[in-house]
Amino acid sequence: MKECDGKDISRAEGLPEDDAFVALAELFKVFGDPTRARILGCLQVHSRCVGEIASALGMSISAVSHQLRVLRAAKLVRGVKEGKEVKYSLDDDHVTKIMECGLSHVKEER
Amino acid sequence: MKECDGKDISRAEGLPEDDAFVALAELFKVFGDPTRARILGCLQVHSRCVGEIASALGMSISAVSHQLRVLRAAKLVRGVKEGKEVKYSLDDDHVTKIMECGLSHVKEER
DNA sequence: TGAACAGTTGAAAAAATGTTCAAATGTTCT
DNA sequence: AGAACATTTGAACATTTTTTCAACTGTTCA
Repeated sequence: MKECDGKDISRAEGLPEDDAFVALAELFKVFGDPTRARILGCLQVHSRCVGEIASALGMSISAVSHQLRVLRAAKLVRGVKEGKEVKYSLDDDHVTKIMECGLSHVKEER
Repeated sequence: MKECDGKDISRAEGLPEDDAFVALAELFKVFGDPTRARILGCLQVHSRCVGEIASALGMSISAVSHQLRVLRAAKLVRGVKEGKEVKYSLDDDHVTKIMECGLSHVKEER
């Protein structure tokens, strides 16, 4: 993974906030997968455990769990253990805001 | 590419806006690449032609051109031919809004 | 017309991502 | 302790994505 390449070049050319856009890309990349976006969408309604999410989306539990790990790492969802289940919910209101921001664009386009 | 798989299942489980989130993912995926996000960032300042973008980002003209095609297809940028150059600019204010929406999240996180 | 420049395009190589399968962890209940 | 259930994890595989390289199109200017 790249860490610091190219920054100096772009700074020299007058792009002071260049790394902010790289960070932006990292954030949007997490939203930018249909499975993850659908998981976020279904958590927007209310908290659910892994098995519920999987059957709501028609996917394997394993696949969902893998994506939940990505979402957790990005601090977009939070998982709380309840007995043998883990109940997932959106991490904070920011997540909903970002989705709504994108959704309003998507809805206009059609 | 998938077209209609799984939709019925998820609808049956009570996710009425499921395809909106798939569309959302498509949009965010375009933002979700560091090169494309940096291009958008540098166009936010002002319009530029391909060569300028490439040198501002320290990338090859070809790589930039390929990504511009993706951004164009997503209606995020617009290119206008001016002599032998093509001047690119953000397609509309929506693009800036979405970026700012994400940027405010990114900036809080650090 | 031809040389120089700006950008686009296609194919191939390189890198990254997502899903599946099987095995492992941890919890509850008997 | 052992069986059943919920979730996580790692490795392998298939797919997609991004970059590079070379060739091509179109414009300007001598």
